[in-house]
Amino acid sequence: MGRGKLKMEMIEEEKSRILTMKKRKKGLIKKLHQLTTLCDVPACMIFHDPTTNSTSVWPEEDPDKVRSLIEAYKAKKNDPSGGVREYLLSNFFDQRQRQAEEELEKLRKNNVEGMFPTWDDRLNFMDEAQLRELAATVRGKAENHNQQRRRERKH
Amino acid sequence: MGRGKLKMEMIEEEKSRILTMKKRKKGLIKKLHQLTTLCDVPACMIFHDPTTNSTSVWPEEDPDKVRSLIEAYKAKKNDPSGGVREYLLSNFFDQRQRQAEEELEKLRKNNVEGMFPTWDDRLNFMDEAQLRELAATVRGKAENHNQQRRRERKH
DNA sequence: AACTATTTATAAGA
DNA sequence: TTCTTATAAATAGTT
Repeated sequence: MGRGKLKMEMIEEEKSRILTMKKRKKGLIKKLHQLTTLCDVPACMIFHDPTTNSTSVWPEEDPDKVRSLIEAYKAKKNDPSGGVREYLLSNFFDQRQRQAEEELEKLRKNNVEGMFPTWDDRLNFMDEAQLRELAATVRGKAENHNQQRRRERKH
Repeated sequence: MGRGKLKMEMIEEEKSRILTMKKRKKGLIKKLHQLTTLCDVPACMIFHDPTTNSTSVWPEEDPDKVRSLIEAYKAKKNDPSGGVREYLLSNFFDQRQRQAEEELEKLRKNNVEGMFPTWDDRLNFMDEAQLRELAATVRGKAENHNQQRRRERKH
C-alpha cells in the first residue's frame, strides 16, 4: 500500500520501521475491533514492543475477555487429540441424558451461554471427580443464593 | 470497503456474517504476519469462533511464541482492578457456606482453578435458577463421564 | 470460489 | 511529529 510497495522483510531503517509499526498496529487494532463487532467473534491480540520492551494487549479495557480467550486457548492446547473433544461432546448428547441437553438449552435461553463461551470445551477436560465437585460447588452456591434471598424478604 | 459500506454493528444475516468473518479473519492474520515481519514485533492473536465453538490462534505453528506473549502479558499486569475482584470474592465466602468453600478448595487441589479463574465472579452474578440448572448440567456430565469410563473398562 | 467496484490502509513525502 | 495523498490492499456484494 501507499506510495511504494515494500518487501516483506524487516525494515532495516529504524525510524521508518518504528513509524510503520505504530501505523500498522493502529490499523490492526481497528480491524480486530471491526471483526469482533461485525461478526460477534471474541478475539484478542498481544504485542510486545521491543523498542519499549512493553507488552500491550487489545482489548485493553476488557481484561476479562482477554483472560477468557487465553483460557480457551490453553484448554485447546491441552487437547491430546484434535477431534476427540468434539466427538466426546456429541457422543455424550447423542446417547441419552436428554435431560442434561434440555437443561443446557435452558441455560442458553437464560443467556448464560455468553458467560461461558468455552464451557463445553472445558467440561470435557475435567475428570469425573472434578465434575462432581464442581456440581456440588454450584449447588452450594445455589442454596446460598436462595438463603440470601429468603433473608432479604424478611427485611 | 467493497461494493457497499456496512454499519459498524453485528451483521444480522448469518450467512454474510460468517462469510465476512472468514474473509476478515484471513485478512487480519495476513496483516498481523506483516506487522511481525516488517517491524520485528512479537505478536499473537486469539479468536473464538462461536459457530464452531472452537478457539484458534496465530501463529498456530509456534505455540512457544504465543505462550511467551501470554506470560509477558500476565507478568505485566499487576492491575489495580484485581483488587476489586478479590474483594467481591472474599466478601462472598466470608458470610457462610463453608461447604462451598471447602469444595472449591478441593477443586483447586485438583488443579481446576487454572481453568476457571473467573469462575467465582461469574457465579456471583447468576441467579438461583441459573445456578441450579448449571449444577444439573454439570451433574449430568459427571454421570455420563462415569458411564463412558465403565464402558471403556469392558473393552 | 471468483470477480470487481469501492472503500480502506498506508508508504513516502511534506 | 503530524498531515497529506498517491497507491496498494482489503473486501462487500455479486455471480
